[in-house]
Amino acid sequence: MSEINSAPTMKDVAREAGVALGTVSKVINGIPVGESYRVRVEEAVAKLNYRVNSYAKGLKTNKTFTVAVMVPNLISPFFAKLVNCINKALTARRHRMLLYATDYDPTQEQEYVILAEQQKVDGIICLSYNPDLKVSENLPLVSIDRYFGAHIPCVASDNYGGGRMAAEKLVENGCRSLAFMRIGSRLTNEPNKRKEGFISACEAMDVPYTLKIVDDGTPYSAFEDFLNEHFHEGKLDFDGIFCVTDTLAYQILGSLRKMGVRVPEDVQLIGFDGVRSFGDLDLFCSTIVQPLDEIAETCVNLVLEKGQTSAPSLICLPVHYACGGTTKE
Amino acid sequence: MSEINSAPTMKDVAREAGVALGTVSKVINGIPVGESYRVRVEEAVAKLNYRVNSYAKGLKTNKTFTVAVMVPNLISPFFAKLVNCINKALTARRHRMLLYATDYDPTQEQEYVILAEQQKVDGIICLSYNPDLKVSENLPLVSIDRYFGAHIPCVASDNYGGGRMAAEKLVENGCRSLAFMRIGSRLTNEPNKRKEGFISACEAMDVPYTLKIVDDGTPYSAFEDFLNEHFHEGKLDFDGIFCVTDTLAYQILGSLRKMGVRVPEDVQLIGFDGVRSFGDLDLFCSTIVQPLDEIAETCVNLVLEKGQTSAPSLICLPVHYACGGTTKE
DNA sequence: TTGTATGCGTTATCAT
DNA sequence: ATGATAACGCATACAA
Repeated sequence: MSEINSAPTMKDVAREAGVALGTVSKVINGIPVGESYRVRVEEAVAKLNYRVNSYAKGLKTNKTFTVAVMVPNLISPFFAKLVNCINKALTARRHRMLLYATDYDPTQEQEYVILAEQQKVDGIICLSYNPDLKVSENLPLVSIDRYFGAHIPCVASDNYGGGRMAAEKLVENGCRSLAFMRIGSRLTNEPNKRKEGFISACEAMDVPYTLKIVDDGTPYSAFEDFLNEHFHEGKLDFDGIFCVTDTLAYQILGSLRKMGVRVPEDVQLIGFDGVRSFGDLDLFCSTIVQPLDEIAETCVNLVLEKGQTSAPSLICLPVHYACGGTTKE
Repeated sequence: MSEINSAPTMKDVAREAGVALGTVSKVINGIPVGESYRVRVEEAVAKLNYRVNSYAKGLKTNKTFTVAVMVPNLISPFFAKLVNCINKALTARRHRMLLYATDYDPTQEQEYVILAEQQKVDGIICLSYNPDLKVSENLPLVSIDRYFGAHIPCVASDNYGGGRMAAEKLVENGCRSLAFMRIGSRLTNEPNKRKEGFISACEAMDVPYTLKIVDDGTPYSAFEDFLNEHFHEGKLDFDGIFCVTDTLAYQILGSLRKMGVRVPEDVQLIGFDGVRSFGDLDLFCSTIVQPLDEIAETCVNLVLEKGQTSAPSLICLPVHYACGGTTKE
């Protein structure tokens, strides 16, 4: 009898089926063998409930069918949905996903990369806040939203175009004076281009604008102060606001309501991301929607095909506008 | 020289340091060796940027320091936050997380279990909708919210207590007639006890109640119909509503507003879960909050300690009430 | 204390 | 077409 209380191996299957080890391997991997042999092996596999040991296989083939995905957290609905999409894309390609949540900590990010290297993953997809992340040269890496250099492909939304789109949409809806609000990392990353696109559109249309930009960690009250400074005789100095994320837009919306400013009648508001309540119900605000499915698909394609093709260093995918009730249309 | 373009192995480190293979292994695993040897090995490791190959290690030790986590998706903020908490708990125990999103599909769930078995994970934590999921006997499994039987530990909130708490809170806040609304799986799972707790409390307090219970897949309009049926002369038949999830409560809230019913003045509303907008901003409604951190911690402890201790088959963790503006307090 | 040899479960290269 | 055998990288029992 075979070992009790231990998973069966190919050897057990071979013995059970009365064939050689190599034959079992061939059947498992779909390599043609004699019909009668194939049947006997398949029966033995079913009888013993045999499962291939991925660790032994990975050791031999140097291919693990596993990709590491690194994001700050899953609390933020944007990250959560992104990971969900990546998971779907990986599953479709028959790959497993190893998930690391970094909590924005560069030290943890670096540690996770080392873990991924040990785990011999086939590649890493990351949304990193570590400006000088070190990754082994021969491990395929794809970055989301952060440009590391020409050697590492970066996938992002068309943030610049989205910024332009927001400004244009507000003006199209009748706004005469705009404001841009942003809280975020001071690191140069792709989302920072939202501001540049916004400004460029404002200047092209010759529309006046005000900026309120603060670093991560600044208390939200800074924005309430800003709103109050621009609030005179029951009116705001601007009638259109573009917020760098839906999160901020949602908070601003709360402040405006408290101030008695009507949205979208008195001021119109556009956010960025396209986040929905409970994942798939309504939008929190009018917004520029990021194409998460396409971003995920692109990342997975790049990370799995790296080396086989020379990838572009930056891919920007098209965004679109969606009315979520905080604009006139 | 060692092989170019290929990750260094222990053998390379041994050669570089001028020591034997076994010595390198000992240094790597913290087993005491002569001081001078240790230093030389550490230098070689640093120089070659050596990383232990987890696949070779796992093959040898039969321990992979990896746990598979299986949930329906990450779109739902409840699942996303749960996975986030489990990830933190696993990281604290120096384990990796393999993530599977099943999309509620029993077939996929079964396939993922097979994948996990192949991957030789140290255990599986799952929130499953497959009533007859088959898992290899010797693979530790912990279930969330679904009781599979005495041999598989199940971790859940105190759903029954939460249901009672909701009814009691509504009555405490002045409600005289209650309604319970639920959409969900017909499978017997722990969350279904919310209804039982609710009813038990209503009967203990001698408060009349109405139930509206539909299966997953029923269009939401069924609830609007229900509300309209109980809407006479601008008033609802009940002044307190308990919804089985925050998601449903949020939708009901929208319907009530459309009907011109004021919340919480005319009717008070309590949901379940404790979901917050954008993960950590405000509650969508007054709610019974599930202790996700504790649930995650408990699952991880159970799955990693399985076999060492005889685990209880059902663990219910305490919930608490939080006012989110849809109740008077 | 350090070095050597064997085997984990698989794949792949050989003879047969 | 099938069966025996040598690696893959590491841990460990055993010998030095």
